[in-house]
Amino acid sequence: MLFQTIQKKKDFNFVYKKGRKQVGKLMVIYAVKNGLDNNRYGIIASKKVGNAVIRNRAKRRLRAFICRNEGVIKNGFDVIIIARANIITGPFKEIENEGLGLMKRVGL
RNA sequence: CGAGUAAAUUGGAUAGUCGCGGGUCUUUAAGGCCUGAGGAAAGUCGGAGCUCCAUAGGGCAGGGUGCUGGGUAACACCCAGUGAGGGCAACCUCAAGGAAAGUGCCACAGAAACAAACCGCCGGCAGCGGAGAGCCAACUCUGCGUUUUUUAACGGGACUUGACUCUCCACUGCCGGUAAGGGUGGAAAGGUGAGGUAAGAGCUCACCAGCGUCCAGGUGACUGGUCGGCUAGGUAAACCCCACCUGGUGCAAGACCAAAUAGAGGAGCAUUGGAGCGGCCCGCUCCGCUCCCGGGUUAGGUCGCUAGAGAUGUCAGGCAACUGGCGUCCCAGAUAGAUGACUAUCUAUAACAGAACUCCGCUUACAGAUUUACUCGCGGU
RNA sequence: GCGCGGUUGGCUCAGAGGAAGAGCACCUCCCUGACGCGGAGGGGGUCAUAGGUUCGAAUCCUAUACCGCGCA
Repeated sequence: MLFQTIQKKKDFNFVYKKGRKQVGKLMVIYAVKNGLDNNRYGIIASKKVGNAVIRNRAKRRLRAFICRNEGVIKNGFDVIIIARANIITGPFKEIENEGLGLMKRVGL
């Protein structure tokens, strides 16, 4: 993995409580400062998104989005990205545009 | 050519750049090479391997299966057949043992739902009524005969009334026969026809259906024939009977390593006890057990974890499912869970869908494309 | 991953082979100056879906869909 991931339920709950939230058409982003040098990411695709194939594909597209844009994003944050149902349809550039826009508004 | 039936295959491809899981190599944090989801990976419906509980034991209960023969590690699966139903046919579908072992249920309707008489039909007895006939008595009439007593007597005839007897008809009541017909119902006591009868009836006969005996064929389900007695309602996906099978637990099973901690507290029970043991009993093994109070863990690691009832080619056996021999090959192993992004070309830029211990089946989902065999119809030669 | 359970009116639930019920909610009328309470009456159901067994299925059997629970 090129980026670190959030795994503990405690950390997720901390981000949900303390983080800033932005809602888009394709995804929802939470972010909060974690006191570390690098970023940690959590990617979530719930059962509402679709079956296992669609959930896997959503997670892959979001991972690809993070890898391609890691240089642009500020360091020192815990970020959670939640996929929404229509992230599967549509070209990848839409994800990049909306993702970067939401990141800016969250404070990265 | 059209319509259809059965089966099989495929499930986007190629190239480039940047990335991801696993293995391996080189050298020291990077690079090279190889490899990386499915026919259903799904549902978790059936079975098995493997794990621990006893080396998984006995009996009862419970559960499962249910035409026959075979295949298989096993199955509720598969193959071949039998029977029943559907289709012109190719072919398809079927939980398809037993209702003459016992019990239950069959609402409403109907007389009656395991056994019948409501209407009807027939016979007998009794009563009442009507019609006809016979006979007797009485009354009336007489145009007939005889006598002479002649407005009569006797005889004959006719009519009316009454009693009795017989026959027939109708009604009522009682007793009995009847299962043909009516009506009810999903289902009503084998069906159709003929004879027969008081009326009817397997009462008798023929054919059909069903039951049983015997014979023949088949391993068998069963089929064909023969003879017999003429009859047995349905429901077992109701209890049940019969035959066969069946211990529980599930990789969060289980094993090892590391780390941490505190039980030296209180109460109760105890060998005729408690635990393993899960419905019960037996049997086996172990010796403390239960509750309260207090403490620890909740992001530990490794193995199990992929070479297997494996794939593929060929030969042999078998109708087939399948089995055996020989050769070749190694084909995911993650642990929040690996396949994505971009570009180009082909056609209309694809369906259902993502391994989590493994395997065999079943079931369910599935755009499009291709192939094989067969059936029916039309046309041509 | 493995093992279980459920689906009946708008809601919560009974009914376990003879065809659909209760409470709350809803509607109408009475009561009240009005609202509430109270009283009387009423409407509303492909019993999750599809097949099968049966004369007859919400009920029995099979499959499917959806919802939920437990196990380190």
